[in-house]
Amino acid sequence: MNIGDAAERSGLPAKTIRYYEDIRLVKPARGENGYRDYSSEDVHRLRFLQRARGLGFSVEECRQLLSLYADKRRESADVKAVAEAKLIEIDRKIAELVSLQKTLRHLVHACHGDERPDCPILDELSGSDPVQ
Amino acid sequence: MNIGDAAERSGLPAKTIRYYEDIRLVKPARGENGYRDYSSEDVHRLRFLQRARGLGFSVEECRQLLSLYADKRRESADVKAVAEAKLIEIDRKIAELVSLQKTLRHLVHACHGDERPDCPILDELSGSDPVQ
DNA sequence: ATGCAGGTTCCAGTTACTGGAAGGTCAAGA
DNA sequence: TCTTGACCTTCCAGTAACTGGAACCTGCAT
Repeated sequence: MNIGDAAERSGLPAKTIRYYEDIRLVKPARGENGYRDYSSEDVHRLRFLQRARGLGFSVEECRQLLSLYADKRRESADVKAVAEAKLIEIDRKIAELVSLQKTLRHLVHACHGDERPDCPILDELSGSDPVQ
Repeated sequence: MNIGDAAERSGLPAKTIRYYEDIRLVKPARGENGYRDYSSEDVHRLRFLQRARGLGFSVEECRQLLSLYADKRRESADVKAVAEAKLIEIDRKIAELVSLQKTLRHLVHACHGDERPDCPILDELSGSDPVQ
């Protein structure tokens, strides 16, 4: 199967699939013409990657998950550890964003947003006493 | 004032301050010896940048905010628009992360995490029927 | 024969820094 | 005076994960 079809079936852009080959996440066969030739195994792998990336795993984590997936003697504890670490990371990011959201929401509320120049948002950024 | 002091007072690493000069966010004077010489104006600008970046504004948005800040005839509506756009972006990111969090939490719960190889997390990634 | 879709490689750009090498400057102490 | 160490300079490369584009090749249909 050519890269275009693999792209369609995996939900990944062809560019990304080529990139994944560059960094050795997949290694499709090559036809006589030099075209990449994807097996359904390859496509399965690509779909795995697409889902794992979509769940927020980094490419290196995906590599790790793929190797666990391939290892028939893996321990589910190892997979769970990876997922738990990612979950903690996501929790942390959410907390951080929520804190920013709060501050920003506050500032946006405080700004009248009209044609006048005075603005609590700029005041805050420039280090005046914070808006209450 | 040398870059080390400017760094300390602004809360930004010296490396970052040099980078901000590269991309023309600040333009300190230079001493005879070639050292950068920061005025309190410059440091104020750096603190502004430090705070704005901390609030999640991109460097380009910071540039825009700085130019609004410098413009005495600005309209606060313009500032508010930038902040509101950022807020929407943050809202969106949070929603996305919360959705990931939910899925991942679900999967982590479903995985017994012991020495056995079977694992609902890998099942999900590999495209089996989702865990219920 | 020709056109076009789709394949190939390779290089550069994105964001916002960060690390490191090689070397210049300054102030203090022996 | 010399040296040492902290601090400064520039420049180059690397990070994460692609993405865009150029230049070129292949396959298929008209």
